[in-house]
Amino acid sequence: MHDHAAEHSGSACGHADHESVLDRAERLCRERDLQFTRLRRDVLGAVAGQARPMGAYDIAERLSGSGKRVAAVSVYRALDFLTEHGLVHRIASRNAFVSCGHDHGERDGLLFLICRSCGGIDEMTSPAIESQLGRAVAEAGFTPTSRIIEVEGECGACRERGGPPGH
Amino acid sequence: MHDHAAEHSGSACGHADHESVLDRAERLCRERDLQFTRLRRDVLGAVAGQARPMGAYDIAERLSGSGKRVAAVSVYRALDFLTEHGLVHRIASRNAFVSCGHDHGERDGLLFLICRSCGGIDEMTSPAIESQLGRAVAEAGFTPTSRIIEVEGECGACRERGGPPGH
DNA sequence: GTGCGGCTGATACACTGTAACAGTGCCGGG
DNA sequence: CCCGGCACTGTTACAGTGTATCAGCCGCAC
Repeated sequence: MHDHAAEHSGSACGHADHESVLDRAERLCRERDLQFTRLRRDVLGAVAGQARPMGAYDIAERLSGSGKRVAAVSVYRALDFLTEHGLVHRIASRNAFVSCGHDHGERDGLLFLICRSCGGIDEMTSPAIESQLGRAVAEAGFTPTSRIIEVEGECGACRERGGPPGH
Repeated sequence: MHDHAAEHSGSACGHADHESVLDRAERLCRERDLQFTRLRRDVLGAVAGQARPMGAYDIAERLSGSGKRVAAVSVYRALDFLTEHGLVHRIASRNAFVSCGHDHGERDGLLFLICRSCGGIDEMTSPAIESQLGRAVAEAGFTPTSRIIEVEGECGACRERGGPPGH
């Protein structure tokens, strides 16, 4: 472990539990005077219930069980709200979404590790990378407003297991 | 300028010229014994002719002038070939493609600066970021195979100009 | 020539995302 | 109470992105 240690949430293997994510979201919305509606809660719940990123249509399908039908467009609107407030993150390389494992409600400075074997996502932050990135970008005369960093590979659990999971 | 200085190609304002990109591509394909076919050359030419990222359907439309029609699926196959050999890069956050401004033919270790005002793309590499990223990821027990870094913001030219370009 | 492999053309389809409009429920002002 | 505004949701339609599949073409080895 180094002093500049990066922090990571380890959601790739045993995702952050459902309840705490919803509770945190509800609290955050109360604090900011936002409407945490039924649909938004359901969408967040669906995303939080999966360790791997979910597509908007996957979410719509999952919420559409038992007579009630949820259109993809509604899911998109809920996802817009949730991403805007940092409750879920969009994985650009997959066109999919994951629930945020942090308590911050921030939208930036994050880094995603995507496992090719199990499909899981690990979310982390690294101040060291942030500062290097900020410096390199500034040298190019560029003023950043947002950034994405997504790394694909194999997570520790899958490598130890020596291949794709039985799972 | 620092000793670990990042290198960037500056394609955001006045893109790398058409000819040199095609010439380099042709040479690279000869060296590697790859087929640089008409379609692939045309697609690369279309992408290289633009400083901003192009969608596959934009490319198809541009190539479809004057009686001849190029289907999007053909463009996708050409783009697969070109990205596979590092001649063009995919911008995940835009679902679009840019021609590679470097001579390398590498596919990794790159960083893209996307200007919100002019839509231009600047491509750069930074060993410092690479090493920090490698270290942080390794600490998380993750074995990377590929990565994307995309930064959105305002390029130097647009900031000096003080807003969106008259273009 | 014949067969084989790589490239292209064409159609169809699945997935991702947005635009536009209508309906509903809440809430404050008259 | 009624009315209008506002935010949210439902619905339809459509644009954009990407893949699967089959068929034809062309060069090349046998």
